[in-house]
Amino acid sequence: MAEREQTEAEYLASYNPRAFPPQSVTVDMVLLTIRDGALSVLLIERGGHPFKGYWALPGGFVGSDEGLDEAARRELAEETGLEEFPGHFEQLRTYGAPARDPRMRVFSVAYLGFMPNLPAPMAADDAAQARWWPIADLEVTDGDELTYDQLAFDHSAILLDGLDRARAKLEYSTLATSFVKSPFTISELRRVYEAVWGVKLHDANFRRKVLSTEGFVVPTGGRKSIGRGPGVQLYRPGEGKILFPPMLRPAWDESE
Amino acid sequence: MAEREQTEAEYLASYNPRAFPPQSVTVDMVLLTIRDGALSVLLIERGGHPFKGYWALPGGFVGSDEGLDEAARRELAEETGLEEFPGHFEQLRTYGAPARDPRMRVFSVAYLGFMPNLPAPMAADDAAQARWWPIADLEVTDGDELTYDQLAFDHSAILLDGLDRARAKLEYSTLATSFVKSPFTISELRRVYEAVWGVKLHDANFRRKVLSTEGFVVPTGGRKSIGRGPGVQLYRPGEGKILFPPMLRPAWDESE
DNA sequence: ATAATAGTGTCTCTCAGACAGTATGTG
DNA sequence: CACATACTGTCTGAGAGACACTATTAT
Repeated sequence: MAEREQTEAEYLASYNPRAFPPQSVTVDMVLLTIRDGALSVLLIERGGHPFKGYWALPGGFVGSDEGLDEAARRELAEETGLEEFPGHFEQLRTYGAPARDPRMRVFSVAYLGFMPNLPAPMAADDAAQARWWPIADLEVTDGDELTYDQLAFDHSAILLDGLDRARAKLEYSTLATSFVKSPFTISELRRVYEAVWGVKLHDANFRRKVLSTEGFVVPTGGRKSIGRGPGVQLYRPGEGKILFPPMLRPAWDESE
Repeated sequence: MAEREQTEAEYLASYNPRAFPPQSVTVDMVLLTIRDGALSVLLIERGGHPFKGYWALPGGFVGSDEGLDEAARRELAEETGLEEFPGHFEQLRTYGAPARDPRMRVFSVAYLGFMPNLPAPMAADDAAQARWWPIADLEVTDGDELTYDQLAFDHSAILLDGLDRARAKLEYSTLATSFVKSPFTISELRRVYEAVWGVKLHDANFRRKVLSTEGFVVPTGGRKSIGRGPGVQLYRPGEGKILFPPMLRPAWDESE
């Protein structure tokens, strides 16, 4: 007897998605800001299993009718307590080693976010506490401080990838402005670069570079009085997104 | 009666992964090469539902005990028919719009690969045919040619993201060498840039840039005779991975 | 010889690094 | 006043764009 070829509708009706082993997808955030001149990452202390008591990147499962960016935006709103996320975020990369989560096969789509240092609620949604950790403190290996390898899951690797991406992004984009509240001074913007890159930049040359790059910053006309020195010219972010020629990072440590 | 706190082992034993709606993860490849001077992408014609008869990026489901890079490497081996993939590949980004696959919730982790133009078997593993499509042919919107919007799923968006990434990568990395068979001439390397960027480069300045960048190319000492012109010096890829200062792309079309 | 491509040399302009120096406020 | 920070100006050297020119070989 002749078999009629199956239509797409028939194929879909007979398709059984439960035939595959269960897998799940989460969104995890590397959320960076600058507090007291130090580049810092938001971590939460896990209140439940697995990795109970460990510090981890904030994140959660992707809802069944939710896109990835949408899930990231929801996580950001929950973590910062703000409806609209006041900064920049972008997808970082996806992690899917078979045993990275002991519960089941879980793929994590990591996102990278930059935001200014807001005195915001920063309410953790569940019982776990949330706090900003200076990156420099995570790099010490002695003492009883938190270090990279004490993070839950593979979050230390995700954090390191996020830091690499953030450092590279400042070179060829204007995203440094998303680390500061607007309006800001040129020196505040310079301190963003210094905090993220961990270097000292030459004040005069930095100023010339920023002001000569069209679309990077726009003067607001306002001035701000600060101790020790004259009033300071204020700026807001410009329309430009890419920085060309790029800002050059001194002491080239791209060795790894 | 006092409830004892649950241990992680107990938690995992009681964890039911089937409590969540089924989701799945695939790996899709944007595999690029240069054929007859034209940047080209490998596409397969789908032999089964869904999107039967449409052209699509090669890819497949991630095995339950398989990492993401591992799955990409397996796909590359299947598509090229070569055990070891002769080029470069890296993760591009992940796509997870809720309705991007009509069967179920499928997340696609896209990879980007560069390889030289090999007269390799290129055996499609299943019944579908596989072939290289010149990118320029996909950009025409009139006629009955294949165009971007005739690709299956959201593969046109993935392809466009891959092209963007490839074009950017050539600026600040030495990865152009993974598009050519070694040994190669400086002019062959220049034609890689010209094909990927779609521009003409100035021969003398390109040569100076490549040869003055330490670690980009290494002379093999060999020469190659070619019609119309003198013998040509041959090179192989150097150890350097990043290109600093970057190769500058003329006619800045990064507007989008 | 002619055409075509490989390869060298040089001028100019842009821009980053370095540094001197001025202005203006606070202790 | 001393000092710290904001801001301006200038010199220099590296490197990219443009172009002229030579070398070599197939037709």
